[in-house]
This record gives sequence, structure tokens and C-alpha cells, in this order.
Amino acid sequence: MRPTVHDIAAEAGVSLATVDRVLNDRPGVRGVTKAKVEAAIASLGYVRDVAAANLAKSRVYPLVFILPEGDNPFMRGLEAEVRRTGLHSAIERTRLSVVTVPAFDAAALAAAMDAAIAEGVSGIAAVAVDAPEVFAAIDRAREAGVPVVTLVSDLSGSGRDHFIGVDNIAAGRTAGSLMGRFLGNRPGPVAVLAGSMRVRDHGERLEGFLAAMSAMPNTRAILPVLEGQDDPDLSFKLIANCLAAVPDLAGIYNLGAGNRGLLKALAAHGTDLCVIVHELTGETRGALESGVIDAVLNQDAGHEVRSAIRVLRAKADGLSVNAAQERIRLDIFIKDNLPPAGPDEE
Amino acid sequence: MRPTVHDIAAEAGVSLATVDRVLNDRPGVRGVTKAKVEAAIASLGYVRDVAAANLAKSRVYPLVFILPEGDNPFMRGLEAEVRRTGLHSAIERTRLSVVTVPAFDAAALAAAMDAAIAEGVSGIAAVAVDAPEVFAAIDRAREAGVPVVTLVSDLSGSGRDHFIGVDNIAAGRTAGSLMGRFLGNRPGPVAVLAGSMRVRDHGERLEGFLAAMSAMPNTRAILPVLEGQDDPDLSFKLIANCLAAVPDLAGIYNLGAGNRGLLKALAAHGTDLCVIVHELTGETRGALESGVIDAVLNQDAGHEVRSAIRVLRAKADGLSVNAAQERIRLDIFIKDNLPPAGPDEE
DNA sequence: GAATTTTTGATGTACGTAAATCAGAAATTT
DNA sequence: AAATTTCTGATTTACGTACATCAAAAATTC
Repeated sequence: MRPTVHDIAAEAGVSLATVDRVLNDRPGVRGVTKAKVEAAIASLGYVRDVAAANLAKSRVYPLVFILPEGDNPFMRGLEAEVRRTGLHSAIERTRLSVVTVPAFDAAALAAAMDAAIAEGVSGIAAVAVDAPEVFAAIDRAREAGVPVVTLVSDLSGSGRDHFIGVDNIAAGRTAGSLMGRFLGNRPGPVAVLAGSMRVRDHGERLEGFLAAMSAMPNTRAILPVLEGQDDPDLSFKLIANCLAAVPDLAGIYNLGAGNRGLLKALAAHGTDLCVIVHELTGETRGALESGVIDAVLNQDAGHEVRSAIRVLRAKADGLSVNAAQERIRLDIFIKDNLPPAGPDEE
Repeated sequence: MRPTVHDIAAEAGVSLATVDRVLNDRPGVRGVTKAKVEAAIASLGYVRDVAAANLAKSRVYPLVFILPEGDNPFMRGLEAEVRRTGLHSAIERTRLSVVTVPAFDAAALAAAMDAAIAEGVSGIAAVAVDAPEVFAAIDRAREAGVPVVTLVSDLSGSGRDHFIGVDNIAAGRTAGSLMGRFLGNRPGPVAVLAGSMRVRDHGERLEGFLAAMSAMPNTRAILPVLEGQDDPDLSFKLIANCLAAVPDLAGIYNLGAGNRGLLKALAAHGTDLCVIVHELTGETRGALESGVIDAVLNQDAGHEVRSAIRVLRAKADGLSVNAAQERIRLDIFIKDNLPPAGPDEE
């Protein structure tokens, strides 16, 4: 049986009220007495029963997810995952809400964060935009005692409590390594399609990709990066032009979100290219199964949402987080280890 | 504010006691009344507050993990993970214990299960051995109302409530696909090292591997399976002999646990072979980083333990499980996406 | 040493549910 | 219609913690 506050009171030879004062940092306890109580806590190995405490406080945890607007399939999947999780998490005294803001709009993100703080949420998860306004908003959250985690795109150097997402440099390296090995000694250059180089994730992925490709035994030309702005039509045009202009093209790495345009261009082409992309969706899954795509790198939206909730709740309670458990892994999917289709793949 | 039992009583026009009888399936409620209460539950969207319920029941969940003895690194990692998790999970009213039994000993496993049932545990997680005794023991657990999940090695067709582990056929296929693609058009046969073909996992991995290899564009000879009994010395001898006898060997797939012997033989050889193995440990991590091993397929022990706990608790409470969340993924590691070393890698 | 302040104890209520008891009402049987 | 059985209500205690109040004790100040 785990010790309770009563056991501590008995062990320390004080009253329950005093134990309560020590446990909850209430004033009116002499240093000597406080030390006695703390010794009893330590010797009995007391751990507060969070469930009972929350019940007594009738505490709920309103958490806000701030996500970019637009038709980025990954973000929409993330949103769907939050909503789905929200249905089941009332049980755990958590109330989730989603706010969307224009993509890459630092001012809007900062405003949304301030609104959440004003509403008195107990935690914020946001896809960070790299701008001073956002740093400042995070600092304000910190002052207000509201924990903040960055989602998918980090903001290291800011006051954020935790980052939930993959290591994008490693993701790029992984793509480069697979591309190099899959191509072997087959000649021909490789094209890279990105959304925009102004986004930190994309920059990091490219960096890793180039590093891994240049470490391969046989050197291979990498064409200048195509920036498709994650727009299907523009991506289609860029890739179609590239396929026409570079007949000996050996592979394509899409490190951004615009897979739809890429796949459309490949369909018109008839492909024996090595194609590696990010994010497992219904479309990329189909292309993987049919052999158009060779590998998909993925971060699991469900895991990210659940991890964000666990971390924010732990931070709100002042508890520590299990770093190993909260690490988001980079999944490599080839057609042989595809998981059964989930509900969030369109 | 979420509705409580009091709200339901008011809504249904019955007393609190009656609501309690309906909620907990206690006898003494007429069909009409029961229907009224259930209607109220549905219309108010009542969900039982599990935390409060557990508090009231002062319920704890004693769970048993039954694992094979021996120096199988993966099993020992699993055990360490259970112990580590056990330290933190007292908070969640779960009490974990580990029982080890001789590997592949069906009678011992069945006896351990019966002992756990007799002790009144509220859930059993076991690495299943494929034998009638075990089927019978699972049935006895079922009759006693004790949920059972199989861990790592499944026993489909039995009464087990859930399987926690990877799809081993898909794992074999993945290994085969990677092997084929990494080798490209390089000639030479491939060797397969297993522990024992009498273990179901190993059989399934081989099956998947052979299927994927034969689906590759260029055919390639697969040497007869070497059975190293997961023993370092025997594995070393088998691989050393093979390397000597087959000078043009192109690759090795170890689908079992005996990586130590394999690595020792490779170290003495100086390798440009394509090597794919299972289970990320300190040794395989090092070999991956140094380039001796090309890919490691892994199932995360921490995830499996946490998943087993969640599933057993849900089953014990008669709740449903989130299948997508509980699916154990097959991780593909190459040197570029290695996670930081965890505590369970020796 | 008296007056004051600070510290401590005792006690009660609340959170949402479980579980038990006993009395009374309703339904069923005789 | 009476006796019996089956349901239902009212009430209480408990789980472990939070939080408030008031009185009593101890320490401090004057």
C-alpha cells in the first residue's frame, strides 16, 4: 500500500494540516517542522496521488493546439488527430481545442498564443514560426506559468519547454543515404523538391540530404532545389519541366508537402526513378504500393499529439517527462512495412 | 462541466443508488427503469470518471509479465523496461511484476500463468510458446476473467485478448526488400542466420524474407538457413565457416538474436557484405555506426511494455483499446536515423 | 511578564464514484 | 385481499487529496 498524507503526518509527528502546508507550499510552517515533514516524505517514499489531487481540485487541463491553416495534408491530419483524441480525453480531465492561424504568420501566431494565455489555458502546443514576435510570446507564456511545446518545427533558443517532432537534419540524411544506396552505381543526377527554403524544417532536411549524398562512394550531381511552395500546380510544373529537361534523371527527393503535383507529373512520365518523399498519406501510400515511390519518411501525427498532451500535463503539474518515451521517431516506410491504413490518411 | 452520477439520477428521475446499480451491473433494477437511466446517460453524454472510480474502489492493477530466461538481449531489455516502468507506474495504480521461465518451455509458462491467476492478478502479458498447454492456460485465465496479452510472439487462434508485437512476416519482407535493393546488381548469394526454426517468429521472418527476395528483379541464391540457437559461439562458427566456404557471399540476414557471434565472425573477416539484423542493442548500434551492419530492424521494448500495460488495464476495466495507438511499428534503422542511445542498450 | 505574532492542531467540507444497509414502495404471487 | 417477492430510495462511509476555518500552543517582541 502506498503511503498517504496521513502516514506522513504520523511519521513526522505533526498534524495533517501541517503536512498539507508543506506539500502545497502554503505559508506558516517553521523551517524545523518543514524539514521533519520532508524527511518523513523521503523516508516513506511518498508520492502524491495525482488522480486524487486533481479530483479534489476538480482540475481540468484546457490545452490549445495552434496549427497553420491551409491544405497541408500533414497539418490537417494533425488537426484531425487532435479532434479525435479530444473525444476520448475528457476522461483524463483534459480539454483540447484547436486554433488555426495563417501559415508562416508570426504575428498571428503570437496573437493566438496571447489569446490562449488570457483565456487561462494550462498548456500550448504550437507549430513554431521562427520570428522575434513568437519568441516574445513564448516568454510571456512562461511568465504566466503556461507551458509551451513546439510541434513539428522547433524554436530552439526560445523559452519553449519541449520540442515534439523529428530531427529534420537526420531525416534529410536518412533520405540521402537511402537514395544513394537504392541508386547504387546507376548514373544520373537527383532533383530536390521543397516547399520553401524559408521554412526551417525544409532547410534542415536539405542540409542533411546533401551531406549524406556527398558522403556516398560515387559522386552524383544534385540539381538546384525546386521550390514548389507546397502548391500542387506549381510543383507539377516544376517536376514536369525537370523530367523533360533532364532525361537521365535518376531520382527525386521531395522534402516538402507538395506530393500531389509530384505524383501527377510522375504518372504522366512512366517512371523508373528512385523517389523518396515525406509524410504518409493515402496518396503516398498508394504510390508506394504501386512502386512509383520507393520510400516514405514519416512522423506519426497521433504519437505527436499524444506526446504533446502528456508533456503539457506533466509540465503543468511540475512533473518530469520521460524523454525516451516522448522522442518522436522518424519512420521509414517501404512497401513491405506499410502499416494498415489509419483514419487520418485522406 | 461534465455530467456526474447525480445529474443522471436527476435526469432519469431515479435515485443515485439506482444509477449506481445500472452503471455497475448490479441486480435489482427493472428493465423499464434501467432503460430510463441508460437514456439519461446517453442524452447527457455521461462518461464515468475513471480516476474517481479507481479512487473509490481503491483499486490497484497487479500485472504480471512472463518472460523467457536466458541471455537473449531483447528479452533482458524488455525485463529492464518493465522494471523501469514499474518505478513510475505506482502513480497510476499499477503494480508490475516479472516472472521468468525457461525459454520455449510450454509447461513452465502454463504453470506460471496458473500461479498468476491464483494470485489474483488483473492481467498477464506473456511471450507465448506455441503449445496446447499454453492454449489451455489462456482459456483458464479467460474463465477467471483475467485478460491476457501475448508479447513479441503471438498465439493467434488462442483466447488471448491482444497481441503486442510486430508483424514478423512483414519484418522478413522488409529485410528482403532492403537486402535486394542495397545489393542492386551485385552478384553473389545471401546467407540467413536464425536461432531456431521451431520458433514461430523466426519462421515467419524467413517466410517474408524469401518472398521479398524472390520478388526482386534479379534472382539471387539464398543459402540454406544456418541455425545458431541464438548461441554466440555456435553462430560464430557457422558464419565463419560460411564466409570461408562461400568467397563471393554478398549478404547476411540474421533474423534471430545471436548477433554477437555474427559480429565477431565479421570482424575477423573485413567486410563489404550487406548485413541486416534484428534488435537495436549497444553492439548492433556500434556495428551500424561503423558500417559493418547496413540496417537494423527493431521493435521498441519500451513501447511494447507501455502498450501491454495500457491494453491490460483497459481490458481489466472492460474498456476498448485504441488499435492504432497500440500497433507496434517495425523500426528501420540505418546509421543516419539512429536515435540517441537509451538506457536499455547494453 | 504581558502582549503580540507566528506556528500548529483539530475539524469539516468537497471532488466523483463505489458499495453497503435498511426502509419503503411497487409488483407479483397466492 | 393478503402475503410475498422484487425493485427503488435515502443515507452513510470510504478513497486520497485540497482547502478553509478556528482554536490552541509556541515563539517572538515589547
